[in-house]
Order: sequence, then C-alpha cells, then structure tokens
Amino acid sequence: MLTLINNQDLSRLNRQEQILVTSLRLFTERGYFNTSIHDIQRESKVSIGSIYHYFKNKEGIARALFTGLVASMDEGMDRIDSQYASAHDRCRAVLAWLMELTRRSPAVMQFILYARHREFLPDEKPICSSGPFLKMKEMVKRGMDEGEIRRMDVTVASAALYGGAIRMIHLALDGVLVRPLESYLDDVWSCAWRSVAMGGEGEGRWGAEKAPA
Amino acid sequence: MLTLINNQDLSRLNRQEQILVTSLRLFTERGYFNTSIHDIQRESKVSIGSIYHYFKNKEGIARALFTGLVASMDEGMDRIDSQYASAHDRCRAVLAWLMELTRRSPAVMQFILYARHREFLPDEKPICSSGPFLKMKEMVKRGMDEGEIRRMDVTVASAALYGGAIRMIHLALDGVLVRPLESYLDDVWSCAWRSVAMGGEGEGRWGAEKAPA
DNA sequence: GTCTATACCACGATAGAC
DNA sequence: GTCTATCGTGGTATAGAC
Repeated sequence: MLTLINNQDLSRLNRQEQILVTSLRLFTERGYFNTSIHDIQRESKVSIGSIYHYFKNKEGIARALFTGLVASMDEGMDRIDSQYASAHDRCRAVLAWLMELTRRSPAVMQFILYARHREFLPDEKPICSSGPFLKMKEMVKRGMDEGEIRRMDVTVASAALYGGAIRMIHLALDGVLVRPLESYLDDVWSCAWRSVAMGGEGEGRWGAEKAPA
Repeated sequence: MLTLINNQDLSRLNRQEQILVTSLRLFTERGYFNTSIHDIQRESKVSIGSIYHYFKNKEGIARALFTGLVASMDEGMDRIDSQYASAHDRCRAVLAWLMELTRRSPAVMQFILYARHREFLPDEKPICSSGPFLKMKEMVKRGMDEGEIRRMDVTVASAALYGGAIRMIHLALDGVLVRPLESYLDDVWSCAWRSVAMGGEGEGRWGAEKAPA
C-alpha cells in the first residue's frame, strides 16, 4: 500500500488503485466530509459506477485505505524490530522511519495520525490501539526488561519516548516548521532518550551508537 | 467560556449559551459533520429560528466555541505564568492544569486538541500557532534564557517537554488509560523534565519542588 | 467492468407568523 | 426574540445501457 501511494504516475495504476490514491489525497487535503464521490470521480477520472463497483460505499474507500496503511506500518515495525538489536536502536529507527515517511508521503502520515477516523469509521479501534502502535509500545517494554529503559509504567514511557517526535510530525504536517523535519531527528531523539533511559548523565550508557567502554 | 461549559444545568442558561453547550457536546461526541442543525435544535430545545438568530450559520457556532475556548486557555496560561517563579514550576503547572481540564471538561480538550478545525473553520490558524500554545513555548524559551533548560531549538524542547503529556491526554480522551489521567502526572512530568533539563542526574538541580542546597 | 443518468433524501438556510 | 414550515441544493447511492 505504501509503494502504491508513493507511485507518482496515476495512469499506470488500475481503476481500484486510482480510486484509492485519489481518495487519500482528497481526504487529507480537504477532509473526508468535504470530499464528495463526485470529487473523487472527477479527479480520479474513474466513473461513479466503477467506484461503486469496487467499493461498497464512500466509507468502504476510507476503510480500505485505513486498514491497508495500518498493515503497511505494521510491516515496517516488524522490519525495524528484526533489524536492530537494542531497544535504543529500534526506537530511534522508528522515529527516523516515521519522519522519513512524513517527508515522502505526508498524506499517509496525515491520514494515519491526524484524521478523526471514529467520525467516519465508527467500528474502527482508535489508532493508538492498532498494531503498529502496540508494537512501538512493545519495544519500550522489552527495553525495560533488558535494563536499557528505566522501570516505570509502559504507557508513560512510550508517551515520553515517542510523544515529542509525534508532536514534531504534527507541526511538520501543519507546515509550521522552518527546517525539514528530518533535520531535527538527532535533537528530538536525544531528548526522547534522556527522558526514559537508565542512568543519568547525558545520553547515558546507550546514548551513542557505540556504547563507551 | 470554561465556566459556562462546566455548568451542568442546561435550563439555567440563556438561549445562546444552551446552543453553545449543546453544540460542543454534539461536535465532540459525533464530530462536526455528523451533527446537523436539526440535531442541535432537538437536543438544545432551542428552535432553528433562534439558532440562526444568534449565529450566522453552523460554522459560526463552531467559531464562537473555538475562539472562546482558546481565549479561556490563554487566560489560564497567563494565570500560571504570573503564579510561578521558575520555568520548571510553570511548565509543570501547565501539565497539571491541562490534565485537570481533561478530567473536568473532556469535551473542551477534545475540541481544542483533537478536532480538525481546518476542515470546518477554513480561515483559522492551526491550533499550534494559537495564543496558549505560543505561551507554552515562550515559557520554555525563558527557561533556556534563565539556565534551567538546556540550550537547543525551542520547538524541539517544547515538543519534548509537552509531547508526552499531550499523548497521555489523547490516550485519556480515547478511553484507553486504565487509571485516571492525573494519577500519571508525576511520572509524566519526571520524564518530560529529564528530557530538557540542564544537567544530567535524576531530576537535576530543578527536579524537586525545593532545589537542593 | 465501465459508463451516464437519475432517484432520493438530508441538510443548511430562509420566510414569515406571532 | 422565538417559533414552525418550507425551500433549494448538493450529496450518496442505484438503475440500467453498453
């Protein structure tokens, strides 16, 4: 789904994909309720008949986008999980990846993080209870068990560790940052890790890419 | 405006206030676009004619709520600003107040923090550029100038200091916290302050209510 | 599968009596 | 100021030809 969204050339996609890509753009630009089926028809160049052939209704389009993108993020978390050895490196990689995603596909981040899904997907769980977010929390928990992260309520630790970056992403999506989002990564991470890391001085035992001797 | 919202007894309010209180509740329960004028009429027991007597249109109701609540929060920030001497105490008081507000008037926090105002108030600035949020940032800046907070990008420091608490508030509004929001304050604050405070050990020079000798 | 034309309805907003 | 009744628009979704 993520590769689909990043695809620039609408004409190379099939009908169903054209509908999804166009809808995501319109939903994030104007909001779900400010986007009519006629808008989607006009901008995707797919007829209304075809739209209702592929999707039960407007809500169905939103649901397909939501579940597809959440699944993509879930895979991303799994990839990170298997690629890094310490909680420190894993969580940092998550932040880096979320920031990269925000640059490459702002609409995706906006749709995942920002939209009030409950308003148009009444049966969907809140985003914070979805797979990728639970995995982020799980990484924090493992960090505690393995002694990298101070013992405390896992929810609080997750909020502290990821909260700052998520705020920066919101600010980026709102267009109020003066520099590119990713240029803040080092500073954001430094603050985030300090807030939960075991020990007291600076970035601590796990602060540097290579731990001191 | 905040005292108005906290008022439980709808019948003691005048027409205009009944409309505002009911609208805020419906907007946050179902979302702005899922709330019709007829819904507001039905639940507020104020006729449609009266609604349009007091407000230009539906958007006008939302705008009145938004500007009123932002102004209330702005006053709250001013009160805190004048009441505490250090950045440490001021910022902590802000978190405590935001959490208290979330408990006492969840609809207010939801409307301020969560709603996608741009979708129904096209001319409004993003919430992060509004008065109270700028004041929160200003507190951080002063903390840097006075040596309590490490020198760094002010936006990053603000995101780090407030981001964790804001995430916890979101979780509380989504109903996924197991304990009352305010019971997490100490831990949330401890993490937040560590992330930006000058010095390294524990809560640092400014960590305790009374600084050590 | 793809399209056009259209049915149907809910909504925001107004008119006008009291 | 407050109300009821109603209008017109624009939206979702369907029917049915190709």
